Order: sequence, then C-alpha cells, then structure tokens
Amino acid sequence: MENLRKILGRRITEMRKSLKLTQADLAKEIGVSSPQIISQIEQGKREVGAWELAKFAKILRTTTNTLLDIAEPKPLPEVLWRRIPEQEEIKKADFLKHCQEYHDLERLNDIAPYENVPREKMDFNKADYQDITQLAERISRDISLGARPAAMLERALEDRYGVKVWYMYLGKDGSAASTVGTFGYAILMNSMEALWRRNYNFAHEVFHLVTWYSEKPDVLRNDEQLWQKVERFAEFFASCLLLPGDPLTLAFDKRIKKSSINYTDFIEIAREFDVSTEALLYRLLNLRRLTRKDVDRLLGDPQFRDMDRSTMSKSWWSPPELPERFVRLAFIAYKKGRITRARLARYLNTSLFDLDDLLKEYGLNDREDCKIKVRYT
DNA sequence: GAGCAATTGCCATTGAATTC
DNA sequence: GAATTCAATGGCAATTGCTC
Repeated sequence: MENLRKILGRRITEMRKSLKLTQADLAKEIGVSSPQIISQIEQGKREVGAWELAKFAKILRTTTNTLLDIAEPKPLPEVLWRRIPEQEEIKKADFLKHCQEYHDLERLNDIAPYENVPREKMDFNKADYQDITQLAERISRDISLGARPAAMLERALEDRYGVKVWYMYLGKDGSAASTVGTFGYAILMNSMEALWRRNYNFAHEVFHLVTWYSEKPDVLRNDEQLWQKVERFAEFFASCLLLPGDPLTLAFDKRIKKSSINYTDFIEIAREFDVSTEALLYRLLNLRRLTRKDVDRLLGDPQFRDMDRSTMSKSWWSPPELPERFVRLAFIAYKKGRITRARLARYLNTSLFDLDDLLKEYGLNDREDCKIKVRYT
C-alpha cells in the first residue's frame, strides 16, 4: 500500500506542476488548511480520503482511475494555439479532458468509427497561395459544402468526421486551438466571438486539422517565421473555403447595376455568407472584383462602418455552455442505461437537483422511453 | 451488550530549515 | 524570495480493555 501512496503522490505532483499550481494553490482548491498537507500527500506520507481523491481528480483535470493507475500515463496530445491564452495549462487540460469525455460518450453509444478527416501533407516552406486555393476547393468538394459553406461546415465536421467542437472563454483578443489525439480531431473556439468571426476562425482551425501531419506542432511553435507563414495560409484557406469563387462572384455580379453597387449589397452578401465585411472585401480583392483602392475606401468610410455595425447586433450569437451533440450523447447513454443519472449530471457539470432544468434547456426530457416492433429484413 | 476510561494512530497546525 | 520539507505539538476519532 505504501507503493500506491507514493505513486499517487508522484502523480499529483506531476499533474499539479503541469498546471503550474503550487502546493499552496492546490491546498486552497482542495480545501485543506495548509500546503504542508499537500506536501505530505505528495511524499506518500499521508493517506488520501475518498472525497479528497475525487477533489484532486476534478482540480487536476483528470480521473480517479488515472491518479491510481500503476501504469505510467501517456503523454498529453499537443494543442496548437492561435494565441496562447492566460492560464494556458489549465485551459489545455480542460479542453483535453472534455475531448476525452466526448470520446467516451461516443464509445458508450456504440458510435461506429467516423470517416477520416481529409488529410494534406504539405511542405509549408515550398507551398504558395495557389496550393492553398486548390486545397480549399478540394476540401469543399470532399465535405460537400455547397455554395454557402459557413452554414454547413461545423455541422458536417461534427456529424461526418466526429470532430469535437468545444467553446470556452479564451480572452478578449481572440484565440482558438486545434488538437488531434486518441479521441480524434478537436477544435476549441472562443465563446466571445461574433458569428461571422466565429465561422472564419473555425475554417482557420480546419486548415490546421487538415494539415496536422505536415509539421509537428512544437516545430511550428519554435519557428516564428514559419508559424506566421502557416497562419497566413490558414487565413487565406478560411477565406477561400467560406467564400468560394464562383458562387461569390455570381452573388456579387448580379447586384451590380450600371457599373456600381450599393453599400447595403456588400453587407447583405457578407451576411449571406456569414462572414465579416472585411473578409468579404479582401476576398473580392483577391478575386479581382475590387481594387485595393476600393477596399481601402470602403473600410475607411465611417458611413459604411456604421451601416455594417448596425446590422451586426441582430446576428450576434452566443454558443451554449456545452456542445449540443455532447449533451445529446450523454443523454442517450443515460437512457440506454450505460451511465447513471449521477454520472450524467457529472458529464453535464451540474447537480442532480438542477439536471432536469439543464436538460430542458437543450430540449431533452427525462421521460420513460418506449419501444415499437419493426420489421427487419 | 452498554458505558467508560486509557491507548493509539492519523491529521492539522505552527515555526523553522532547506531547496530551488 | 518563494516554494517545499521537516519536526514538534495538540486535537480528534477509532480501538481496546475493563467493569457492571
């Protein structure tokens, strides 16, 4: 038993340090009065009670099984951040824990393996914008995104490829992240983003997933010049994916009357494609439908900016606390008897008392299920 | 078996020493 | 200087042994 105590202590130390917490921080979170107690636990000199173990698991973003497992835990998957957020380690641990839970729910529901996310092995040093355009066209065709891709993209990646999408507050200056692990592909989005920016960021992260195996994340992190280039590619990819050339030029050309076009038409097209007006204008510049002078004049015109802003508030969208698909999977696993009601509440990060209210928010009702006989051939 | 006192072991607290 | 560890001390709950 002594050995198990030491293993548990060592594991707590490792996980605490990976989250950049001190013994004093952990003592405060756990609810013990002094860091000396944490020191004793980490050295295997003090027993850990069952309720304490559960608290350690929650605070260290892991499971009691992992804390007690004799086998060495596998290294955590890399997370590719757009911009490193505050408390990166905590956010990374939360994100990866959600991804694992998501995957566990998929398995509990016997969900068959998904189609593989299209992969592109790209040499970022040699690639050019023509390659990125072709890649966006290919991905758009593979995923069958159609003429208005933004409306389809997230749903298609979730349902068809099992990409896990999670929303979290990542600060006001905007960030997002992507990762690939044993749980599959996952994207972390900033819950503070407006709809049009969100779509763009999402498409940006899709680029990182598609090219995930082109270069190791730590290589990208340590080569600033290369990273900047890849980020420009990702932005351009997002632009091409969400604003496909033919449908966009068609939408643009049909609004031209006597060689001119109204400000409201630009705004309408941007809303139609669910992107910002800036993104639209730069894409039209790229497609040679506008000149650099036109774009600068529009973006510098306060009247255009006012008209644009006045239509934004109506389109504001705030994501649900938990992904709807994740809630649905947890609920179905519960209804099938694969998880208890208490575990369902834990997955949904709520209490048993508030569980029904939370389910109702997602349009789910904990009524007794019924069966009908069907003919099966 | 119930009640009580003595014993034991674990834990929290405090202050000081050591390590990083 | 902050974080961590060590050692001493007291409190509390569980256990043990005894008496009725």
